[in-house]
Amino acid sequence: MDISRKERDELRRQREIMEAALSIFAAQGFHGTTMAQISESAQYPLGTIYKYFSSKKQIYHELVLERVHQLGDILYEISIKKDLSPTEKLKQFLFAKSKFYRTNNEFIRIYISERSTIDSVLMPKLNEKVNRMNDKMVFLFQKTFEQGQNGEFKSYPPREMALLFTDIAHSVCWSSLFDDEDEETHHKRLELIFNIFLNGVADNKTLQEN
Amino acid sequence: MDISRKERDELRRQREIMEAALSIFAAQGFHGTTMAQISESAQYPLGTIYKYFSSKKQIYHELVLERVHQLGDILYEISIKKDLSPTEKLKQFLFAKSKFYRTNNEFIRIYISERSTIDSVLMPKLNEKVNRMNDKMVFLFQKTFEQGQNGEFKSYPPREMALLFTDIAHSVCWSSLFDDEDEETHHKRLELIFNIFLNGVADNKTLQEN
Amino acid sequence: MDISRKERDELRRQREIMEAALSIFAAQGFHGTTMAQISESAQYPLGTIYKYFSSKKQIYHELVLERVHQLGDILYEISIKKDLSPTEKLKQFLFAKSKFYRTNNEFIRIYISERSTIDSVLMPKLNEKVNRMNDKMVFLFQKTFEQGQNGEFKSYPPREMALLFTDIAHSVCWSSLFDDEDEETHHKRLELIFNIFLNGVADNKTLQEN
Amino acid sequence: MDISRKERDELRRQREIMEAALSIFAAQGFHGTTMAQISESAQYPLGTIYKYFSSKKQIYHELVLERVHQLGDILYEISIKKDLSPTEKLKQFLFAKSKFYRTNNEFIRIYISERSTIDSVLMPKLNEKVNRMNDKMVFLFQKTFEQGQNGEFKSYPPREMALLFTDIAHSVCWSSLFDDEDEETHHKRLELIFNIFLNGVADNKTLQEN
DNA sequence: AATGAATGAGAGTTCATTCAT
DNA sequence: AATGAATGAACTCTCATTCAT
Repeated sequence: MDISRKERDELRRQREIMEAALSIFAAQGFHGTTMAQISESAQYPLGTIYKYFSSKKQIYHELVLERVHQLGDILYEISIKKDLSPTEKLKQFLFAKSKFYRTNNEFIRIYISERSTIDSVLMPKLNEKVNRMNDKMVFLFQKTFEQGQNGEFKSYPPREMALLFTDIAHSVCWSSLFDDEDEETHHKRLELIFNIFLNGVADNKTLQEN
Repeated sequence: MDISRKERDELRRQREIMEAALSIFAAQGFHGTTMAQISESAQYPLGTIYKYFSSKKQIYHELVLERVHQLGDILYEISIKKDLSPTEKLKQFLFAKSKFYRTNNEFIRIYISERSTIDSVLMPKLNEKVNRMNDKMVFLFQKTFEQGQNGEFKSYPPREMALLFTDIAHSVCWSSLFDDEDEETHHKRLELIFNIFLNGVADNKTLQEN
Repeated sequence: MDISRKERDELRRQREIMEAALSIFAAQGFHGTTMAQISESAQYPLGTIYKYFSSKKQIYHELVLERVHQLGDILYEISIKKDLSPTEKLKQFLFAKSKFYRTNNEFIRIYISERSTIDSVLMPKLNEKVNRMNDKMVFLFQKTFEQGQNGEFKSYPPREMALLFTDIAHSVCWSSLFDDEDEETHHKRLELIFNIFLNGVADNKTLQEN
Repeated sequence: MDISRKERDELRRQREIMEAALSIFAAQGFHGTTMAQISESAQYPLGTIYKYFSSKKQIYHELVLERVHQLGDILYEISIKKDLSPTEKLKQFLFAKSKFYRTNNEFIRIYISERSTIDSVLMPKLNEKVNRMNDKMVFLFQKTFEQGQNGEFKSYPPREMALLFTDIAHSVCWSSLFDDEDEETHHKRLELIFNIFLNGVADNKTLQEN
């Protein structure tokens, strides 16, 4: 299939360019990165890069969307596993997110760091898409909390729990990018955080009303 | 004292320049902001600005440090209140941080958004200082958890609880900048989050082993 | 004859490419037009276009020459009509030129507008050819004035009258491209201009010496 | 007066830049001219040029408007001379325009050559301004024809005569830029053209009805 | 023979910082 | 001391033409 090969080639090149761009974005930030650097690092001439991407912004745009969708897919796969209790699902969400962050270390760094400025000022459309994707992920969590509403979880509003879970998961995964913890230590840390999230910091013996 | 007046004047000018810069940074990002715009908005000649700040980066630098110290002071004041239980302190930490975020909305937005790139790539020194300040704040929390270790809080490692608390507080306060919640709704939300943090999401009746 | 068909095909393709180019040149100017646009509009692959024309400039070159020759032929046909008086010939020249301008509206616009720069700077050879063709047309007019020298026309130098007639004809035809006159109004205008050219603006009763 | 000197300096620089640009525009056309060339030729750094003109287009814009206004002023001065008959005014219009074209040879070349494309596609606003100025000049001529309506000129519509006069004047002046006529020959030619315009080419003895 | 992806020099423009006044 | 005009390196992006397939 000739067409198929051509398309495969195109995709491969796009990938290569995006990977090259990612490294430089991560090291120097969006504004600190020049198209010439991307061109050199990707080993593709400048003009060629503009065949695949209409602008520097667009490379960034694609980069972000691709990964965000990847993460979304991973979380979705967990959410539809039949044999997991809601609590177990939550735990898997957390570990999966952490793994994704650690695997895509470079991406996460640039993504988080440039997010608000770039997204809202330079790339409002990307911002919107990412927000939509985020909402979807929060929704997966929310559904999970709803599933566990009778018995497993307290009756806090599921949406609030989902938002908090999102934030906690993000924070923990994010900060792990800057520690040099080995895998095992990191896992223990995740377990701990998850337990705190489940049980709270308050001592059970005291009735916490606050 | 003539010198003192001169110094006061200098400080006032620095302040005015920083405030003007802040607004523009917040609206257009660090890279989207030109020194000429700052000069015009601050109503100070370009050359004068360079009398007070050695570069665009330095304005940003000072801006960040000042506010981070402000927040640090606020939290410190709470930490040394004699008549508060550890749990009450934590709650006040959370509410104070939220108030600070909402009051310094513009600053927080640019600070968060530009943080990793600018800090680590362009301004490693600033990054270090901020990290040190953050560590101090985490340490205040950690001390508070230690104070409540006998009776009030579970025996999770205080540092881990402090880090998690930091992240949760940040996340909740950050996301509130983008909602249009009125003050009351926001307060209720903070209370809820705080309760979840204390008590966990797991249903008490179930023995959570996980 | 196979070769003949091949040649006919080639000519047809050249024509199609030139027509497509013309439209875009007219709308966007020579420099504003890209070969890719011509390729797309002509529905011929880029490489194919370079089979028929060696450069963008050459397309323009051919385009101009072709039309200029067309106009030359038209005027020549009039000049050899046996049964027309010189004055009638002049009038037919004027009307024919006007019709040609209106029919080839797009061409005339780009031709005139880009003429001096492109011709003299970018395409000196084309410029020369066009000038030669123009000279031929002026010469047709000149001959006509010479034919009417005894009796019909004043004894002004025929060449001067021819040049003036050329300019007037051009100006009138050119400006009509930008009016929205209907055909009838336009014809009346041409008649009027022609009459002024014949009789002058000076009142006959006054002896005009000036 | 300090301000006045500053302003004079600014104007002088603008002038110098415009003159430098003019020469290069005339030699290489608008698109063939680079800002770097203008910068070098004007002996002003690139950044400085952008202090005075916001873009390459704007330099061109100013260049055209300035000269067009100059010509307008010259013609206006003639139109208000009290002691001239309409016919004499017309003649002075023609000679003044010719002198202006010859003095501003370079300008006229680029102006005419780039006019339609640049004006209508790239700089619609300039186009409009120039058209307005042209209309004003035509109007001066029209008024002059109206003044001579009783006795001096035939009763052709003054506006038509004005338009034709405009075109003839333009054509004659324009073509003189490419001849190497000396001043005297050129003057004679202008006289001749003017006479033809006044008296027509038709032989008086014949009653020209056409 | 026919194609259209690949190329890279070069365009216009910006802006942090300096320094002569 | 205070200023803001002057600077020019560096940026992103374009497109006529080529040539491997």
